[in-house]
Amino acid sequence: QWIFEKMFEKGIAYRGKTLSNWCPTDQTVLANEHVENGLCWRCGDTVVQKEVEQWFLKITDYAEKLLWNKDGNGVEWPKSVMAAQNDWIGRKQGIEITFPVILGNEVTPESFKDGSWTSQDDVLTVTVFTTTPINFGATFIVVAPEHPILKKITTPEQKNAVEKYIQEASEKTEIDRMSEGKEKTGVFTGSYAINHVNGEKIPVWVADYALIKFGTGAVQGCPGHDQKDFEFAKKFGIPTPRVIVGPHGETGPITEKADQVKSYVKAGVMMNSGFLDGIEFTEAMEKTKDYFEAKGWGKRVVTYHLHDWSVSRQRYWGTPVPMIHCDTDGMVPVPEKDLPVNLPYDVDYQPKGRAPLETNEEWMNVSCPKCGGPAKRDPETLDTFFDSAWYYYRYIDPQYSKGPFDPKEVAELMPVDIYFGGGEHTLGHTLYARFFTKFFKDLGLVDFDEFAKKRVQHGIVLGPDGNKMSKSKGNVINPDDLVKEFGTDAVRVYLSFMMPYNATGPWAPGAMYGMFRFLKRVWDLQYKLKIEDSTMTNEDLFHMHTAIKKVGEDIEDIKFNTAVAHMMKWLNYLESKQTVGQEEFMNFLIILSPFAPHVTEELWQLQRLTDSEAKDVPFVSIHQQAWPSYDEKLIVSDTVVVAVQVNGKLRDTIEIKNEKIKMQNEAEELAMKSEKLQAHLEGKSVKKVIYVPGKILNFVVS
RNA sequence: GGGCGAGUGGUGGAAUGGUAGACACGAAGGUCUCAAAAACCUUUGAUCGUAAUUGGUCAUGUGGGUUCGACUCCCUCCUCGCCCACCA
Repeated sequence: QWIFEKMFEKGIAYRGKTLSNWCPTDQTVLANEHVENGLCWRCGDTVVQKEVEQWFLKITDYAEKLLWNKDGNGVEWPKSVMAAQNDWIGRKQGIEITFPVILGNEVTPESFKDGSWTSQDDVLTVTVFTTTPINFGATFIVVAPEHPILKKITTPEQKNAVEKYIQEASEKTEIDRMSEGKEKTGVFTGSYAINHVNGEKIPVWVADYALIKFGTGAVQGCPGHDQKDFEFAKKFGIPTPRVIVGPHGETGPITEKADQVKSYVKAGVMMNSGFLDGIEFTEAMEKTKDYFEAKGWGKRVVTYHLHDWSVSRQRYWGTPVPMIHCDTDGMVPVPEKDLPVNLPYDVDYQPKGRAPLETNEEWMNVSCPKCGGPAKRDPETLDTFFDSAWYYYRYIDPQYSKGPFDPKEVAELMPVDIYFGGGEHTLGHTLYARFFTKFFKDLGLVDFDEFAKKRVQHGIVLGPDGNKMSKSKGNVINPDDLVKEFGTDAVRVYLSFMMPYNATGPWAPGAMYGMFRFLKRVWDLQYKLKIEDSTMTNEDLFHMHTAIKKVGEDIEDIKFNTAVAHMMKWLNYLESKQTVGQEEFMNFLIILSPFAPHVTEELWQLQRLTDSEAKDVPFVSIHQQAWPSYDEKLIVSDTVVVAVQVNGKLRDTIEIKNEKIKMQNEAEELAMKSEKLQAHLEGKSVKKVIYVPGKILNFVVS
């Protein structure tokens, strides 16, 4: 609530009225992110568009700061997340072009033709946004059904048809629009715009493929070079001229489909385009923008696909919006000393199209903090994503009472080192969380830009049939059943071992028993334990230190599957021995403990009881032990095996002493003794010998 | 339509320019047992046959390229998965 009030103070939180996603069952507004395929994410009802007044967060003010740059803003986040977020923010550089509109089919005023028209003139106008102003190819304009200009430009003859179309569009649900596919619909308004570049009259249509939420809610149709515009023009008999010569000289008439602009970006050249003829496409677009700006008919702009975050909910369960509405003073924040505003219990929870908190009169009626007169609380609650956008700051010191979080502690511990989670949070939660952090930075509360240094996304375990687990498909594996049969540790080891952390794949049921067997073998290791036997051979040391190193590194790299594999390898070695020393035993348990916490703890205590010296030492859990260290020197053996190749194909291996590892002639001398190598060199001449110390020796022959 | 990712034995996977298949699962054969289970041992990419204690050849979706050397890097195409989408 304190954060919300700061946002209100800075103009980031504001009350607005727009067309919003509305769930008829839950009787609440939904964010775009919470409409899944046109359905409410909670109840599955079909979402409709409804104009509602509500609270917004001006996340669009942070659009630029939320963009990821090429070096990932100095943090380590998955490329897929950065790409998806940038795409969602949708920064586009383009131009807004204002067209004069003449009502009906009047004769085109001369002033439009000779270019003396200026936007200051008292004429009707419609403004479109485009990234690629192919204006010599523009043959119509489409405005969204919700566009206010329609009231002004629709001619009396077309009034009924247009109004009917608008009405139908407003009743369409997201689902309707999608199930209708891409079939274009629309109605002529009866009016024309003047295409500045050639003085031609082009019809203005209303069509729902223009979306009020994007750009200016109006589009210029360039059907020769845009697929959607082409489909529309074709259906309604509008000309589809081509104005770009393709990279391979294509100039023929368009019959089947538009020539997509993107294929021309590199090589296309303008034609039938007046002053642009012969100019390369990209340059022509810039020249067109210059032209419109110079004439005062257009303005270069940057637009974003991102929209402000609709943040208030007409639900009971949530953080109350800490505002008071006063007839005299308007919206007044609840004074800081009265925070937090607690959620009242005595309310009617049932959705009735208004916020449930409103039903508690006693709670609702307060006096205005400014004038003391009668006022009402804001009855809405905040989207839960508001809370999850900053919880990790609070977790650092949940007892802190002087503000939402302790800036000192936060300075010490934040940003988060690794933030684990699912890909479903890419466009919601993690974007919001980044937004909050950037807001905190502007408030001077933190001095970093990104809340998490590293983001790691887990994969998804699919059902055995390869589909996402779902009750309706009956392919759900219940972990509880597996735990009952094999124990939690075996299930944990299985999940770690069977696939990379971030991989998605089906549950492979067969392998589960193997994990149980692995832990059973670990358990049996206790019978080989000899506390008093402290001597370790070089081989013992090699295996132990290798495992400690590899397992530690793999855990750091979130490669749990290979970490487990290394432990299995070490176990195989330990089993092959007559006895296992205490140091080996303890270290094995410690590095296994994150994966199998229960079995290892049990064995840890067992070895304590066996060790007469340790018996009297107070209980210390295995999970409180330091991670063992390793000695790099013990991992290197006295000799290394070098592969001997002929033309890159393995023919033999040689063993070379460590201290001679860098001496190519030593290696060559050794290799020449190989009969197998000689057999492959026979009758050929050696052109070159490539030696990679300690790895390969390659004879290039011909 | 756009973005991101993946394609390696019967299966899950390992190897990110240097000995492809680590580590497991499964399978086959064996030991033990009256028998089975469990456990343990051996074998396990394909293929050739001159049967090798260390044989040859072919193999990482397809076709090309770079390199002494490519699962790995570059280009073509194919298939699958996930996310976004009448985004002007």
